[in-house]
Amino acid sequence: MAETLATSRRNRTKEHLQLALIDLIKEKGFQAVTVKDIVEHSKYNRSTFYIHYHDKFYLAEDLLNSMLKGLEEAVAKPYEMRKKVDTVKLNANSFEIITYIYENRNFFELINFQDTLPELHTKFPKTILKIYQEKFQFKTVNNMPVDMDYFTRYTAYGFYGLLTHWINTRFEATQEEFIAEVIRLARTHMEAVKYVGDFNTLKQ
Amino acid sequence: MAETLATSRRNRTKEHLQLALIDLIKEKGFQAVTVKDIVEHSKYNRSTFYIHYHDKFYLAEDLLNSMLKGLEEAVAKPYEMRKKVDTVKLNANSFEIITYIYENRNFFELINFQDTLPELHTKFPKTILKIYQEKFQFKTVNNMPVDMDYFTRYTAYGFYGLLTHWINTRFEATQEEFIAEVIRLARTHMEAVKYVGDFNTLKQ
DNA sequence: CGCAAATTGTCTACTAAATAGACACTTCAA
DNA sequence: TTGAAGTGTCTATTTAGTAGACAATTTGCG
Repeated sequence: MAETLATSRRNRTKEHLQLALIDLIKEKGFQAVTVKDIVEHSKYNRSTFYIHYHDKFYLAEDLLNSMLKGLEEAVAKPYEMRKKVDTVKLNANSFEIITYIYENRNFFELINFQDTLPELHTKFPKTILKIYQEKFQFKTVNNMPVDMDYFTRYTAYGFYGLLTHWINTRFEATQEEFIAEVIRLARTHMEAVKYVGDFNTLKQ
Repeated sequence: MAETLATSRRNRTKEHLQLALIDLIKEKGFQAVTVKDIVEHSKYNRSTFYIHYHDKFYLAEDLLNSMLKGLEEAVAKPYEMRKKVDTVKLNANSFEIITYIYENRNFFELINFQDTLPELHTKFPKTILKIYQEKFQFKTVNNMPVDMDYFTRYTAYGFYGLLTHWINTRFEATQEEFIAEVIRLARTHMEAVKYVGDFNTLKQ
């Protein structure tokens, strides 16, 4: 599983091409970026580009996939999101996603742009959802008044909304502030769900 | 004068090593950065480092020199700073320095740090002064009440003060706002000098 | 303090990544 | 409509980057 010498050298070059693409999208939009631009910006030979990628779309795909893969991997182990508010296992450590996005903000800022990486605007939220579904385990309880699948989707896209806002405001809030805000919203949400559940139980 | 293929390829590698150094200084301070850190961060072999630089100090020197050289070159042709306020040739186009610094803010942010690039804190202001002395021609007039050499130094370091503040506030003001502010201050300064000159002339 | 671990600087031999350049083809303004 | 710019593919060449070993230093832990 150890990265061979060969691939590490190749990967380095690929990364530089990817970085060039990011810069150029911000500068002139994905549409207008040419392979020539990319190699001039990254100071490689045009031939070198074609050794690694068939065209700019393959480069774009590789870039997007590796960033979203990184995002998933940043959240290694599953967390428990218990229903009971006072024992909720939500804390700053639960948000490696946020740290990852912040550390790679040069990339994630691309969502600010219209003419940007193909599929970024669809695959990014889908990945957030996937993470929520696979890594966050919301504990169901007997009087849970909502469908768990819907609950997860709702929560994930809510979080996505907060994320895009954070990115769009150029990370005005610090990581800590943002995490605190997210936790506060999630807690409130769960609390509300719990109350509704209890209320329904009472009615019966 | 055309850059040979060989040197362009070498320069690319050198640039990547320099970028790694910048990141690492921000992360742990220049002092603590090792050659090993640099090559791990930039994903080169340690041997490769020594092909290009003798040690981290030579790398640091090369980085600093090339950035300051770039700064000087960004201000190609000399501008005239006429004395008469109403015809002063100061405008947004006169400030390629500012554009250059903004475009290379990743580097210039290093002045925020204590344990940073050796000589940065002395050579940067000296370069600003050099630019003022060589590229900006302040027209003397008969009743000029101040020594031109002192005037230039004063003006240059005044500008340096504004620059460091702009950098330290993480480029809070936009380029345009900052340039406008600098022009406003320079105009006021010159106006004051002119009034003092006129006043002295009257007294005689 | 005193030793082990980590880092440094220098070298050598190897190889594969990057290069130049040529080709036919497509795109797109002027 | 034409020519300038970009594309994708290929081949032969070079050289930048690599691994690994070495002795010398430096670091920092117990």
